[in-house]
Amino acid sequence: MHIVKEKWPETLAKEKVEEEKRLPPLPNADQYREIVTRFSPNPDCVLHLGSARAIVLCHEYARMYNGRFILRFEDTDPKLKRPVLEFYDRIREDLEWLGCKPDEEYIQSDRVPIYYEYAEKLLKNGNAYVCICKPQAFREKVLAQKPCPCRDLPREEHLERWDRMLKGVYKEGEAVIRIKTDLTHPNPAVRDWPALRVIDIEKYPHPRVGTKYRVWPLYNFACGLDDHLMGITHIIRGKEHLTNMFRQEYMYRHLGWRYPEAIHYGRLKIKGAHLSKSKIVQGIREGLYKGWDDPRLATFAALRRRGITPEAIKKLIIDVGPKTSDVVLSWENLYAYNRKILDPKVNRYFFVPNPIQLLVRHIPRTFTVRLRLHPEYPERGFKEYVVRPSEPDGEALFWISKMDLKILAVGAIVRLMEAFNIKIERVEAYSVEAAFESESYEEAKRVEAPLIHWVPIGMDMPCQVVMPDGTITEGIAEEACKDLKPNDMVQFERFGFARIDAVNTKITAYYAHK
RNA sequence: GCUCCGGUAGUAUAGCCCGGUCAAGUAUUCCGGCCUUUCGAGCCGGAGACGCGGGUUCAAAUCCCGCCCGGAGCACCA
Repeated sequence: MHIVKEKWPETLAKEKVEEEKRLPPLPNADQYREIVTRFSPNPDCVLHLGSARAIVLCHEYARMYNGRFILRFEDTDPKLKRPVLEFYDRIREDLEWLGCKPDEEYIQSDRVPIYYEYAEKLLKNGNAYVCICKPQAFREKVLAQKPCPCRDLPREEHLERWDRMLKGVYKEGEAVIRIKTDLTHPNPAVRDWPALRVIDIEKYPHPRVGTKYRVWPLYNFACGLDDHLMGITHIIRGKEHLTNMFRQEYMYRHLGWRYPEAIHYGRLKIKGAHLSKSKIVQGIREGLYKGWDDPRLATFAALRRRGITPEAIKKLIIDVGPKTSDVVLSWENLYAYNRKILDPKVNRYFFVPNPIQLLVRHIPRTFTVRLRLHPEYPERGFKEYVVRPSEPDGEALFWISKMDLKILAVGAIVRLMEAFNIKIERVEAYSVEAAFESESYEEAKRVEAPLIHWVPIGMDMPCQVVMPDGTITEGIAEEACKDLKPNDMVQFERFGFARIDAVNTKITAYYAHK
């Protein structure tokens, strides 16, 4: 070894184990005393894979720099994107499950007075104004790069109007506070953007604070203020927010603040999954999906039920990184990570989907078959099944899967895993007959006999597996499965990984992947 | 339409800022082999990509221009 080290050090270097993929460094991280990131969902739906990018990136960066990760509920629209009480908790649970527990939490509907305070300040400084133009009229003006009639009114007038907003003199749609920007900005969408508006609070009470406030801040106002007020150093969000950054920068200038570093990553989609909140909500309402954890959904709840581990999701997101281009993930990527995590950890069982009966004759003796829970970890123990052939023909009955019918031609030799080899004599749609052929594995190997799994009839229990497309695969599991508990993960050999959902006289499992 | 982004194998990603060591690395996928009583894991081998066209240069995935394609924003939503 010494000699190798001296003479060919480079050959040793090459053997270095592949290192974990890491996130690229955060821009200007050294300019901040502490890195602070935030995840800011609207609690109007459960979280899904599409949110994973924001969550994992924010959390991971905070950890990487020993910083803080903040959860901020952005629930300032009681009308169009109405928050729903149950989702606050569901989001907290999802975050915890993902291993991205926030260090701090804020709810914007608790912070309305703060927003009012800054609204007034901006009004007083002449950096904002109360606009009572009809939306259409305002749009025409701003498109022509002209100020609307309200913009240049004296500050006192705006303060009075603000008071009228608060008192409910102005009804919904009649007044809005705008932040002054550059009316000649090339993008009309950033010109004098709206910051707060009046909501008909009798009609649309807020689920948390009811009718307490009739003036609610809009996204750019609340978010812009909070990012500074909470000391966020790095904003990591989807690129749909890019123009919002330009809008908010005007407000930061008015307030004399420095805008945080911002990373706008691209959209994340996964092939074949609906990642739109509205589609998910609609599907639930119409009864198309059975719940938030319907296996057809890519919600965290559904992934959890299927046995996709949070670690796999994290790895996937870190692997994708924070780049600005959109990505269309394939499930295989996620499955591959999950499989690597699960394979060594979970025990293995025989599950026979779509069972058919197998009769084996001429079994010469009683076999005691021991099936290890995991072939690489014998210390975990084993299950034992006694195959006792009946007199006088040495017959025994097994369940085998219809899926193996394709390799069961008359005359073929197959091996019942861990037991013995048989020769197929008759094949029908729902039953197969065979004769004992030989015992040793070496013999099976010599004739290249396929290995199939089996369950002895009588030492079985019914089992149904809910597949990712929502269909159910009925089958029979080996008796040892009765000791499984909900949430256990298993590998059903030659079938796939699954999460045990319920165990009674029958097992229900959710399929994860192959 | 306007204002912005982006385009490396089936998928995802590294490299692009600061041209050469990139006849392009990694993971996954697929195919073969070994091993193993799974169609799993592991090990070995193989397949597979710089959107297109020009230009600059001794040299371009990397710089410049044009085109094509994809995406986002253009709400009194977040």
